[in-house]
Amino acid sequence: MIQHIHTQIFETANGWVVSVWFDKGLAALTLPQESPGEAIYAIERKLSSWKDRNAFFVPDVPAEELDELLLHFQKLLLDYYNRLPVVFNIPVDLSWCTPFQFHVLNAIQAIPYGSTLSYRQVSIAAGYPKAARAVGNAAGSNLTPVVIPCHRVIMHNGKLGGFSDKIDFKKMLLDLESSNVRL
DNA sequence: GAACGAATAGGCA
DNA sequence: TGCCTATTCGTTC
Repeated sequence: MIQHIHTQIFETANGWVVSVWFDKGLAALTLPQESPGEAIYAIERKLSSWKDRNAFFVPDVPAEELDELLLHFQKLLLDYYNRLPVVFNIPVDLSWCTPFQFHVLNAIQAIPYGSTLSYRQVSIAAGYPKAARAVGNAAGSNLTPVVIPCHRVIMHNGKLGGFSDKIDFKKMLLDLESSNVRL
């Protein structure tokens, strides 16, 4: 049962993003969109797949009512898109996912900024050594891209693999992270 | 119970 | 490299 819903919409260096928060933490996040309207459309698409939670709406919350956590997150995300090596130490609501998805997403969240893992390596880290393909499915169900860095999971041969929202986003995020990492 | 992927490994040209 | 096939596995319908 959802008791509180908060939403944020703001502009980053790469475009407009919307985040949705439930009591347990960040529930969904969009990738940067060209306009506020497109960002809202993107978040609605994500939330429409939230089948366990049918009746809910997305209210607008004035900026002054956002609590510290939301402001903290906004700063982190702005820094991230300004190419700073950000660690998203915020609570994420994963109550929607299956045990397998939970383990996989946790393994992915542990991947450091600027580095990558293969789907197979993630499957091993999550405790399911042969489930590389299923890892792809779980990654695709992730509602909080960037915070749970599913873009850091690529194919074992170095190719990018797939991505829910256009593969261009995956490439863009990896480029963004690699651009400030010293070798 | 069958079909579907954001996969992988091995084989062959 | 590139393409093909068999194998694998959680999720969804």
